[in-house]
Amino acid sequence: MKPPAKAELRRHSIAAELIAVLVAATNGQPRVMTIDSGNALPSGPFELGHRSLQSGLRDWVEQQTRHPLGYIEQLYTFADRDRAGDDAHRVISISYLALAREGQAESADKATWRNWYDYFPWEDHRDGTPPALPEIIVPQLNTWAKAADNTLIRSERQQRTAVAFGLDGHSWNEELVLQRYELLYEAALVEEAHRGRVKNPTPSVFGPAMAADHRRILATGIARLRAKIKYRPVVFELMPPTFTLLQLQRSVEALAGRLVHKPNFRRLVEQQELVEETGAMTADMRGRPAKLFRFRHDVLAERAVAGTKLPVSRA
Amino acid sequence: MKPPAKAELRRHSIAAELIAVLVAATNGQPRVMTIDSGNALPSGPFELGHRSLQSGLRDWVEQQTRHPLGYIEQLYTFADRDRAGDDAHRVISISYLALAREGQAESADKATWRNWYDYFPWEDHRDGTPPALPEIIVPQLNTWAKAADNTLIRSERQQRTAVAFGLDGHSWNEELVLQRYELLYEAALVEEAHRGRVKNPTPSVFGPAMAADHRRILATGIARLRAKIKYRPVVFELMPPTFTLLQLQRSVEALAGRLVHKPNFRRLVEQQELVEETGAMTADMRGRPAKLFRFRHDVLAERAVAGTKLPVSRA
DNA sequence: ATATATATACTCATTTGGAGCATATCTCCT
DNA sequence: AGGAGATATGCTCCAAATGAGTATATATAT
Repeated sequence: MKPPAKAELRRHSIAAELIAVLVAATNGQPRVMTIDSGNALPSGPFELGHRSLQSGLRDWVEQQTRHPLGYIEQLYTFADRDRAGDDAHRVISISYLALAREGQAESADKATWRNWYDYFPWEDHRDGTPPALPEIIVPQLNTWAKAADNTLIRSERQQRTAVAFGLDGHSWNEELVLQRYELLYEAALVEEAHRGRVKNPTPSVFGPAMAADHRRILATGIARLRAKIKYRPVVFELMPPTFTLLQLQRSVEALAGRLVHKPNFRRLVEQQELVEETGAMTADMRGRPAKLFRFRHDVLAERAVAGTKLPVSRA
Repeated sequence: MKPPAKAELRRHSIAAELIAVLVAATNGQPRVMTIDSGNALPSGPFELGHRSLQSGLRDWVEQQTRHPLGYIEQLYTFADRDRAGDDAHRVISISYLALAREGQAESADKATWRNWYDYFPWEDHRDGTPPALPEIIVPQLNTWAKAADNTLIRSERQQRTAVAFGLDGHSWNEELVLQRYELLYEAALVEEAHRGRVKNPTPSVFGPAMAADHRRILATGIARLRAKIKYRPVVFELMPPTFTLLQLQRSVEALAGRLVHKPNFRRLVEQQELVEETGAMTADMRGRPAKLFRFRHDVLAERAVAGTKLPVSRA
């Protein structure tokens, strides 16, 4: 079979949308760029004038947020009919993960940086397991699991819940952000599962919904970033030119949503030769002044795609 | 900024194409499904009638190859204008990696399974480094690198070549399939770089071109699969229901393009409890009969997305 | 019988990864 | 002035994972 002719291709035309999960890490908190008062991610249609998907994305984000993009990586392409929102005009959503340092310049469209745990309160385990997990979320998921009429579906739901939320024997895996969100969606605990129906008046424990499936895309981005910081030195895209090892550690912890062992973190960073001293020290800090480091940009060339791992302990 | 209205979205309509890298492993060789006498990957337009991207892909592949798809995972979405082929009517290509067991049923469209090393001869290191690498490919890349007028570009080209092909100090990394292909493309050593111009009459060392950018997509799929077999038990999607440990090892080696240490391979497979004995033994083989195993499907549920690693040694 | 090919088991050294302890040097508060 | 609290930095210890080698068992082919 030959590729279809041009005329035939056009007949199947469909709109394509570009969506960005733009992440920063500021003062030890993970941040995500939103528009529309925190209700949506920056996005816009892919147009014939765009040179490439990436440049189209840059255009839209910089126009909507006046914030430049640094590192960019493709996340996923969605086209689910049932999740699109109200009616079914077909749109393909091509999502990207973008990393940057938080700047000022919030502009039109009510572009604002938000703490991403506003949208996923159950994902932040830096101060231990959030109380809402054992007290509210897990019980409600269990109720949902037991509500299945079929024994098979019931045990499958319980199995998935246990793996995703680290129950009976399983340990918490911070990378399963998307699986957890999908479970909450299936269990209709999250507001966007009721789209079109009753508006849930209690945002509290489950966080606020976002437009269309933007919260799912955000979950995808967080999951990808949490996985990636372990084997690629992407954190440095989020750091200022010069930083202390503790600041670096705090950024990693912010993204991972869990604490790491300080001595081991330092050991790994130094033995991997990811950073070099600037010679300067911090001042105006509370404790003992710390050495300032900068990222060794040449390692990007040297090891390039190869393995460069930062620790995020598993227990 | 609100999401654009429906009418506005339609104005930016663009065609979307689904492309599959369908992989099997047969008799210790990696196989890829092609159509048009090995000239293209199975593909077809995404249509309004398709329930989802995945189901659209299944429809096209099964229609073109009469071969059912098993495991499916999204690879990447392309829209580069310059790589599209001849003229510039805009198409978005959404590519997938699919795994299956090689079946009979080759049908219309000249659908055939091919050894993927036909297209990437330099990627098979199971019998040691292919002679063409040091003798032809690397020298030609060095010539290309030196031909840059700018010193910076020159050293950047040499650096990239060294990392990708494991030269001076760097070791061969089997995952860098795409980087290697891209270098060969940039250096115009690969036929498709001459598209529209002179047809290179010597396919030999650099393998044959494919339609449009299908060879690049194949490289993307191989790279993804080589990375994935190390931390997810996907090889089993390619195995028959029952197999010996050596057959399993040969499949891993076929995909990775390098040999693994047999005792260590067995140790890992067994201690991870990925397989269980069937009780039966092989017959009709040359050496000592081997136990037959089957994959323990419950580990997919248990550990799900968690880490399950198969070894492909690094040295 | 012997060569050859495969299966299977075991050992050893090194590296990696998680966790704890000890000490040093600041600021801030009383 | 002195102590509390916070941060920085260095070192040790142990257990698990990993890479590599060796030895033995059981089949087929000639």
